[in-house]
Amino acid sequence: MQDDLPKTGNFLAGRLRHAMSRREQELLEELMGPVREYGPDHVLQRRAELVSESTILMDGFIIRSVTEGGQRQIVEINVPGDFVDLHGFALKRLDHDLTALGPVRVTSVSHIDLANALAKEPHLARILWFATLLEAAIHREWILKMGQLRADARLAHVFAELWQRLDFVGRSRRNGFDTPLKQTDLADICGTTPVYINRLLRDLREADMAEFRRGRVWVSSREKLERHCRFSPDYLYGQGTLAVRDELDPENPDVRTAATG
Amino acid sequence: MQDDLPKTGNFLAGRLRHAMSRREQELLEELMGPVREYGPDHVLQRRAELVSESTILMDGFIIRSVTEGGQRQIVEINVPGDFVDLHGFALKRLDHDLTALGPVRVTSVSHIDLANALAKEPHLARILWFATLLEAAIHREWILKMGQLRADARLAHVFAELWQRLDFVGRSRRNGFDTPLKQTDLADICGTTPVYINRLLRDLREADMAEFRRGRVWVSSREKLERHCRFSPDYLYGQGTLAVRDELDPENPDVRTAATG
DNA sequence: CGTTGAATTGACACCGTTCAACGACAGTGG
DNA sequence: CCACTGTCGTTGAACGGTGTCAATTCAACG
Repeated sequence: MQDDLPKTGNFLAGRLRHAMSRREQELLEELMGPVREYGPDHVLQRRAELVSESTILMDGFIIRSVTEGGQRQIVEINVPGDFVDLHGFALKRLDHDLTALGPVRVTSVSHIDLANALAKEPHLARILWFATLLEAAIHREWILKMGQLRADARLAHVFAELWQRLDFVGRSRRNGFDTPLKQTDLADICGTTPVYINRLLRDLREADMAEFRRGRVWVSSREKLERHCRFSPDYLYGQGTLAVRDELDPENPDVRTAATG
Repeated sequence: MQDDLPKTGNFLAGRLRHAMSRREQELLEELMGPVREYGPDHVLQRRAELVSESTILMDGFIIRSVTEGGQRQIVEINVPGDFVDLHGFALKRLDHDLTALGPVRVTSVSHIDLANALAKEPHLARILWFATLLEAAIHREWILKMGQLRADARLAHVFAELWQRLDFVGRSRRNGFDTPLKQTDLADICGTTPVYINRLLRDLREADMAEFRRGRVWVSSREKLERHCRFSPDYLYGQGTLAVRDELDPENPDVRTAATG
């Protein structure tokens, strides 16, 4: 993260951040309001409520969940640097709840301010659009993993993805990462039960892949873990096969002028 | 569909179409290239290929799928009126394949033309952004259904959602809808096997909910079907609770001026 | 030290997979 | 007209992954 951009320095880090000009980065930073802190389980946004501002997560984890008939399904996890409800800017009402997992630090921009800024900055608007499409790509990967993998591999996939995303924003450790996730949360992510998650965690431990305990994940063999769940980070649009280098990239001014909108 | 807009008349029909001004509707129509037709199983776009144009589906069904290790997972179904690869406009490369299910009619716009148009039409850009967010909302619902519902309800959910979406664009029937989906496709959507799908279809038939045969779905009791899979169309952002009526709506010019970006 | 939420373990039932075989049907070529 | 072929749909039986229920242990905290 850039130290002089404490609120937005992690936004798109490792992905398309290089496509933002320095001026755009500063503009976004200036748009954000004061930093707020919330404790665990704080609900930042409830389903169907009118959304009037969008929030960037600076520290901590936020989950996006839907609860129906007592059953909770977590449909997305947000890590530092994520614009957690940017889609509220266009959708106005969300179809899910946003909840802090552990303690979080966030900062917001009102939709009025954002709209005024984007009216003058079509390229920045494209960047934000891109950011919401990244989320959709992660959604598709989750559908894929829910449909194809068995519970043990789904669980491994959660760890592999989170680790990679925390890598992007410099919040990982050498052999894993910290997270406030509980076994119950893992169950609601993987679409299984806490009891079974517990057994799967034991399996992962005994297979020397990953160890989960008290808010920390240690990975014994990243390669083994990622192979087990067929994890390939392409869909995160980092520096791999699918990386975006073309018209959104300011280093390619010709195309950019033609294609910025 | 508006008869004078044969290519784009169904785009966002039933959802936010009313937020497009007549001029914007005509502009979009003019942007689209010639109509093309493809037969069943035609691959419109392959994973990781560079995308240089975006396509609107006029007739037929297109699936978005990922194939890994011989297993295919369908992560999205597109129906007439859908902008099938609008996200390619910003992502440049897709992380999945696009395949025609039955015969399809499509029309495309090059990213250059689209970018030039959107540079002058920020409100239209917001509309297109919104359209991609609708897709993401559908993705989240799929994650929800994969995580929470058992296979029989997942299958019912596919029917309920498709019927509703075909309703939006006037392609449904009184008691169901036509679709080129095969049992194998249903399996790859629901994350189960063709054999089991076959048994589930029998169950749905015997429970007087829906009958699937030779490319047509008859629904005996829509209410029973939707209750069985807890289907609630909110997430499709039609006229329900989550409907968008605020700043994107041109009938509300005050807010719109402030918020159009 | 009692309380509470979370993690762990065991037994058992069931949802869904797998393998194998068969039936229905359309297209093709003789 | 029929035989052949391939695709899709249908059915049965055995197996195993996962859910459910219940009880127990553990960690954190006042």
